[in-house]
Amino acid sequence: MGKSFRETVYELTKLIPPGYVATYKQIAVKSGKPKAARVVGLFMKSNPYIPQVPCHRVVGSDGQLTGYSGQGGKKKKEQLLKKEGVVFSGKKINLTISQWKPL
DNA sequence: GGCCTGACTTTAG
DNA sequence: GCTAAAGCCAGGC
Repeated sequence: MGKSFRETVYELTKLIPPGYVATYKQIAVKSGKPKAARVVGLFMKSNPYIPQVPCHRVVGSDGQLTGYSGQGGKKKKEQLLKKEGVVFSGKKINLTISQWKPL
């Protein structure tokens, strides 16, 4: 395969539509490495494709914002997602409604 | 090639 | 609900 794991992760992340989110685990599984959720996080922080890759639409397995290296940090990330239409249940995202389901 | 780090997840206490 | 520990894997030095 020509594509590295890294490229695959970014490709998947780019597919997340506004108003929806995906978990690190989800991206990891979809990219072929179910155990590489951590690496996915590392790629997000080292995201060289901003703003093409919406790394803010990737959250923890429970819909919780685990981190954000962008401007404003997690706080801003939350507001940004809300603005896009993502439904929050307190401090976490309501995955039942807003989790992205790739076809 | 080896060691350390980390935007994760899960299980156990 | 929280902290601790282990499993996993790519990137950087």
